[in-house]
Amino acid sequence: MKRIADSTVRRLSIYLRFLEDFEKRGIATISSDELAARGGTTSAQVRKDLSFFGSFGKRGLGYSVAELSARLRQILGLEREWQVVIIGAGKIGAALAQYHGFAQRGFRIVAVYDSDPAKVGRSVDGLVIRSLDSLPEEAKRHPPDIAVLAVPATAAQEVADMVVKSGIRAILNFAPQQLQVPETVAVKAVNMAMELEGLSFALTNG
Amino acid sequence: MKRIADSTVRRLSIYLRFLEDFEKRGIATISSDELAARGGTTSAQVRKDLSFFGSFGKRGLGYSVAELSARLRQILGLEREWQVVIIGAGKIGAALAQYHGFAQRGFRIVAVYDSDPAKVGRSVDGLVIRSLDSLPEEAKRHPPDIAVLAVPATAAQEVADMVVKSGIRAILNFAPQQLQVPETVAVKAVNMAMELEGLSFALTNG
DNA sequence: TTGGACTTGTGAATTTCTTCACAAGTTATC
DNA sequence: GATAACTTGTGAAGAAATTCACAAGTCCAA
Ligand SMILES: NC(=O)c1ccc[n+]([C@@H]2O[C@H](COP(=O)([O-])OP(=O)(O)OC[C@H]3O[C@@H](n4cnc5c(N)ncnc54)[C@H](O)[C@@H]3O)[C@@H](O)[C@H]2O)c1
Ligand SMILES: NC(=O)c1ccc[n+]([C@@H]2O[C@H](COP(=O)([O-])OP(=O)(O)OC[C@H]3O[C@@H](n4cnc5c(N)ncnc54)[C@H](O)[C@@H]3O)[C@@H](O)[C@H]2O)c1
Repeated sequence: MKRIADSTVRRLSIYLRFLEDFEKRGIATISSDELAARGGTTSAQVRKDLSFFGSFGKRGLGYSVAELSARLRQILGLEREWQVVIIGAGKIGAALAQYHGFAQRGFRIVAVYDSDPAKVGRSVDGLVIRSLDSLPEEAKRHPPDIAVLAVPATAAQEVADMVVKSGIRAILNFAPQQLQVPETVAVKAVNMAMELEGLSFALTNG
Repeated sequence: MKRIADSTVRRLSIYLRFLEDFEKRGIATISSDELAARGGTTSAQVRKDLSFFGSFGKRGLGYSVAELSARLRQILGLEREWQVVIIGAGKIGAALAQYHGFAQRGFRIVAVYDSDPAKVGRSVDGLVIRSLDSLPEEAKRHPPDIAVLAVPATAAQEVADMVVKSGIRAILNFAPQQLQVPETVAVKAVNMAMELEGLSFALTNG
């Protein structure tokens, strides 16, 4: 399959969110124009994005909301449940563990790890915090799909190395630290400081 | 000035992070090649990014770490302090309010707002939670530069409207909701669900 | 002062992403 | 069944971002 751009995948996510909203409101069909208006893009972009994966619409009519959202879920790999572990049970890690929005979308948080002995054994949202040392062993028995890194920047690379060694192939990194991983491992970063700096730039040069 | 791409600004942020690291370690100069290696890009990209703003390097030598980081801070608008308000004192809002990494980079959290009467009056990290109703009035006296939205998705648009009416011209949005704002207002979104979906896509089609 | 080893800055080439524009298909109405 | 009003899917055009490639500048050692 032709390589799909990151920007395309992000937009698919956005489209899916609207489609689910429409689904709830009982709307049966939607045009690329309507989808574009809400997603801040153009109808041509919507159609092009979808065209990479097939043709799902009806000319003259638009797209069936139910069908298109099912196809998008399929494309994005959201038909299955993903096993997620959170590493670092600090402020942000705990907030993530308590957030139920992820489970709703099929990302099930199965474990929380920390290296601090004072935290190990305590619970967050019904999950007992485990020692990070036990990750490699536990990952053998129940391989997680995604690791969320919520540790200090200074520890992020070594934790990432351990995660990779444990066989996990996707990382969501909250630490403001560029990670070096084999290219078989997918990494996404959530870098709030960088976003704020983007706003600072916009305010300064706007 | 020629319009600068978002992707360029993001990379400048990344470069700055490395430069500060080098500065701490007492390294005086750095080449575009070294900067690129750590940022996961190419030396040509680094030089092109910088060339939009001037020429800061010395041929044969590289860049002065101190000088380049000062220039980047200037370009990104990080020489001044930005006044930030957090709206929504829930799990994520509280984690952000307690995070001191932002202040270090010049983003000072000056107030936390919430609409829940049960939360108003309580404190997070030394800041008293205020009623959102008081925002427009208080913004008149001490205009904040940036509003961080950490409210439920259903409330995000109306809160954004209020923020815009209060004269705030930059928003960092944590709610999984596309915001409609005038184009004079800069918006960045931190959408963790979308990042997870990106990983799901990568794992499925990788 | 010459030569060799580096490194920047930048037009030009290339690649990637977005927008245009229109043939082709659908539905509704008379 | 003819016509009008829509809307998709997609090559082709256009715009934007990235990479190439090299002249020009710097440093150092002999
Ligand atoms: N809190 C925020 O709002 C926020 C915002 C932006 C970025 N971040 C980033 O997220 C990360 C976590 O931030 P936080 O505020 O939650 O910090 P925190 O100090 O509250 O939590 C960090 C946790 O990681 C654990 N830890 C440390 N080293 C570890 C290791 N080697 N292995 C496993 N666990 C380890 C600590 O015991 C602690 O529980 C940091 O990199 C921070 O820069 C946080
Ligand atoms: N917690 C997470 O890890 C996480 C992760 C991803 C996204 N998010 C998003 O961040 C947002 C906040 O999540 P949370 O987990 O902190 O939720 P939360 O329920 O813990 O907090 C939401 C807060 O917003 C306040 N609020 C509600 N309506 C308001 C309004 N109109 N004006 C002002 N304040 C209002 C509530 O009183 C509450 O204090 C949500 O949109 C959520 O989807 C959270």
